Amino acid sequence: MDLLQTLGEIGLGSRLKRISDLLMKETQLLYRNQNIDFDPYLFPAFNTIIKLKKTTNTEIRELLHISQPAVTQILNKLFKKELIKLKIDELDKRKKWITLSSKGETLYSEIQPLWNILDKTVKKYTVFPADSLLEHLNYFEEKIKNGDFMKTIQEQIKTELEISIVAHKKEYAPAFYDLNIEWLQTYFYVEEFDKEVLSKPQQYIIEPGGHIFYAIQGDEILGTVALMKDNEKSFELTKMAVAPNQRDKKIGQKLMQYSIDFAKENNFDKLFLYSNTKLENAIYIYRKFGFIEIPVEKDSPYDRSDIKMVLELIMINKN
Amino acid sequence: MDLLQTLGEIGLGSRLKRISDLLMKETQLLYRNQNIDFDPYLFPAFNTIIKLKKTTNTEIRELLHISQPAVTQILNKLFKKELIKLKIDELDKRKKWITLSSKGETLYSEIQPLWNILDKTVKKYTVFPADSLLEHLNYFEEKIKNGDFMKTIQEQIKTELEISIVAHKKEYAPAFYDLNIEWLQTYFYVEEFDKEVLSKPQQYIIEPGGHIFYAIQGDEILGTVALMKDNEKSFELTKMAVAPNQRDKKIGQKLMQYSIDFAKENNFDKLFLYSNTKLENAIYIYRKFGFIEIPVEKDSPYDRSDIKMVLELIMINKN
DNA sequence: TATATTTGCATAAGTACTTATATAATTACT
DNA sequence: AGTAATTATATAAGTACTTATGCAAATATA
Repeated sequence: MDLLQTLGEIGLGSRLKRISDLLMKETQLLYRNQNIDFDPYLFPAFNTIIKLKKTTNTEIRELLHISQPAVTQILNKLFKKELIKLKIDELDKRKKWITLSSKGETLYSEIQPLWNILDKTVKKYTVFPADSLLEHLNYFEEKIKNGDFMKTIQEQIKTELEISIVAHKKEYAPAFYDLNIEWLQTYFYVEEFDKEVLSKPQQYIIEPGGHIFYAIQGDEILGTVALMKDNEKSFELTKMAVAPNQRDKKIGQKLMQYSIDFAKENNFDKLFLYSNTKLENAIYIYRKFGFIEIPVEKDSPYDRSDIKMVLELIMINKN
Repeated sequence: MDLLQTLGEIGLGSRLKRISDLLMKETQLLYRNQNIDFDPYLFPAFNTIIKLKKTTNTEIRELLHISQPAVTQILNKLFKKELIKLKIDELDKRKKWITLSSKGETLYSEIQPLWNILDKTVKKYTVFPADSLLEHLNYFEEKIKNGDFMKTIQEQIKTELEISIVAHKKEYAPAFYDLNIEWLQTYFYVEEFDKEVLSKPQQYIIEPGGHIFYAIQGDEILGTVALMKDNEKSFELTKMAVAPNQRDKKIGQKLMQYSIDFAKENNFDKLFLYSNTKLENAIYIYRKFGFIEIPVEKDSPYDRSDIKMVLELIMINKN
């Protein structure tokens, strides 16, 4: 039994506080689960800084309608977490200009998808017609307490945020083309033959017995890789490309790991790949996954590659 | 501008807290204005004790869904204000039974009408159809901030709680009869002649040039008094009666003060009254207002009275 | 019947605010 | 130009909660 709920309108003050605490705690848990070092009570100020790009203590106080010491305390916390930069105004030396630090920018890009989900989920349980504030509150509180609120968020995270690797489907072909063309344009140049192969993955890769994998998040394709059949036991790892706005998120490594696992499961003897020594980061990762440099053949299929690497799977398989 | 309002659903936690703070502060102000020593955050626990009559720390915690130390802290505060009594259970010495103290009972009777008004006013601004929780919150917060909420409460207090004195109207006649008959039954006995006079106040009091006044609160008549004309300058103060459940609220004194003020304004020379020495409290108050004992005539109109008192107004008028 | 566990409440310390006040820089006033 | 008032921010202390922990009494367990 919940007496505070039955107390009705006079207990509304305490009630609002209790639901606030509940929601804050739930949100904090969510951040922790996602390994994001952030507190929900920082949100209004942090978001204000993001929206205004450059602001001051006083401006935040005015916009959020909280006390000035509260703003100072929140800013201290954000500064300790290194999420903001402070700079004293040149003309008015009392004023401190607040901007996001690069760590703040990074956090923002990490946390924003979560905010979207949070927003969507809160809307799910608060946007409906009701005859009174208490009716809305009762329903929302119930949904937090019985776990529906958190469950919905977790489901959304799974379908929208988690990156999964899936096999080729016809409708992914355009993404396969776009991602690879973009990659070629950035690091090398696009030849006619590239366009031919990339626009017909079914014909050039799948039908000869190869595979294409995609890293997808929600309904967005973030990256791709292909295993082209050399012979029954040996496949070339190629056509790896990650969308430009998705780099530095280890998507390439996810695709690589998936490919290797796939190769092992299907008892391939080895994977090999062609690359270019100017792609230092890529080579570093290939080595990390166990690829070893071998001499490049004279009749290498790619003009742009000056290095060939191979990953032997037989030994590993025997473990 | 209020950015927190525009942040929408993600900022809901902070939003709820802010509105809670706002409402609590407003309520605290209300208590202070009414000279009631109480804090809004004590309400849920205090009300639980009232409802259950007898309860424990743990029970309150369970009913209100707050932490046990919070309950202990609130109970400490209530105990300091002497609003509750604590008694250790005889069988289980860990348990403390909580009941209202007599001071708590008094506070309750004082504060309850305020709670009714609070409840009504909160309902006024929160019970209406809306499409989302935020819509309800926005409206309610706006009404608190622009002062409408407090204004409505103050108006309600004026019309419902403040006791005003009004002159006779035909529709008050039954209350005049009931209040006086009850008073006679309690302290003396009812004679046929009493019933005749009390049931026809227009004929016996008003038409001969007298006046009847009523203490009313909201639409409830709490007490009455009559000024019966003796001659142009001398009136008998009589038929004073206060509803049994309204005694000890100084309503009699209000009626008395009003009568004296009325007499002065109309340039009466004196007021006089008949009473009985067994009504000690009443006589005390008559003296307090300046009435002086004089000999009772042999042909006093009331069998029940053994004392006559008079208040001379001429001297006072000349000041 | 002794010991472990649970229960009822208290205490201590932390948190996210608040109000009150301090401090230094800027602006207004005469 | 000198002084008062205002403004931007910081610091200190209080408040109404929280979590963590303590302690004694009651109950369960072996």
